[in-house]
Amino acid sequence: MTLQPFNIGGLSRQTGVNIETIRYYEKIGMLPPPARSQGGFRQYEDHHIQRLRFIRRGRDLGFSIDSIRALLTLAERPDSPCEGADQMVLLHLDEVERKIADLTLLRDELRKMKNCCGQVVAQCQIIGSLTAPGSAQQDAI
Amino acid sequence: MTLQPFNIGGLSRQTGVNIETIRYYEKIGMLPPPARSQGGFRQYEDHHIQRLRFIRRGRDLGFSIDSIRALLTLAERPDSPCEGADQMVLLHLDEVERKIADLTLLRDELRKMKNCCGQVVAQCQIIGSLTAPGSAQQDAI
DNA sequence: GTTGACTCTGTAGTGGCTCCAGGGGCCATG
DNA sequence: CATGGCCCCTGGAGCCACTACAGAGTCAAC
Ligand SMILES: [Zn+2]
Ligand SMILES: [Zn+2]
Ligand SMILES: [Zn+2]
Ligand SMILES: [Zn+2]
Repeated sequence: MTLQPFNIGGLSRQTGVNIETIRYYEKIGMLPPPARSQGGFRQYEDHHIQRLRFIRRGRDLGFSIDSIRALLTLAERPDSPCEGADQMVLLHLDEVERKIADLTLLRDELRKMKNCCGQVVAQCQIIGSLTAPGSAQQDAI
Repeated sequence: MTLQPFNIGGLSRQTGVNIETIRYYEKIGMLPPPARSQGGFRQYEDHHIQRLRFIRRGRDLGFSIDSIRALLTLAERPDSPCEGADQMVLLHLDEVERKIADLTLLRDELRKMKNCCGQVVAQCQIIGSLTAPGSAQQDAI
């Protein structure tokens, strides 16, 4: 536990979050504005580390800033029910699973395309499958 | 083959590409500027359809605009070798495979998290795992 | 000649940062 | 006291690939 407040560089080092990103989080209201030194430097304390790590962890799990905002609000009310958080995880899991499915289809298409070895463009499978209809992915409208 | 030129709406309908997107592609030099009617309406011809479909297929396969630009340049020179295209497909395939791997890890994390059913925030596994990564212990934020 | 669908330009917004210019603060050394 | 070097400040622009307006003009049918 640090007793002395520290500058933005210290917070950056302790969390691995870019300085510019920290200022950005403050600007959009994700991090509470810290006290300032006489010269105008931001002075952070330990609770800022906790909050920033929470945000970071959420981002690493792919949650949007808005979702993390909601999770933070929830986390600040320990006595409230946590259905909201459950919902958000389930929704996000769905989203991730859909994204994996989409990318897997894409990967298969690309694997089919990659069997062109050193021809001329006129006979190239890759250029051909982009030019001719039906070879690439189906219309997803 | 259409003999008469058509407006941007027609091009949009024939390709499934948003009108605003078509204008955007022209602005960034992906689509050649078409002729104009007396009133200033864009007048497209069949080769615009071909080119726009090429772009669309490339985007559906996840290629960046710049990659597609390069592929288009290549496609316009039927006699040149196609190694460049091969390279791009391989690179992109790598990228997609890495993305799938990342998302799969994410998915597994989220699946581990989702087993919290109707507790209070103070005991919530989800909030806990965001607060203290690696363990289910909770701390004030 | 009036309606109504279509199109035009230009600008701004999205998410989540990241980078930069041009200045000020802070501490140690000479 | 001055200087150097590092840290920090603000405000704004840039990234990607679109998307969404506002406000004006065009065109064909009736
Ligand atoms: Zn999500
Ligand atoms: Zn080839
Ligand atoms: Zn790629
Ligand atoms: Zn819970």
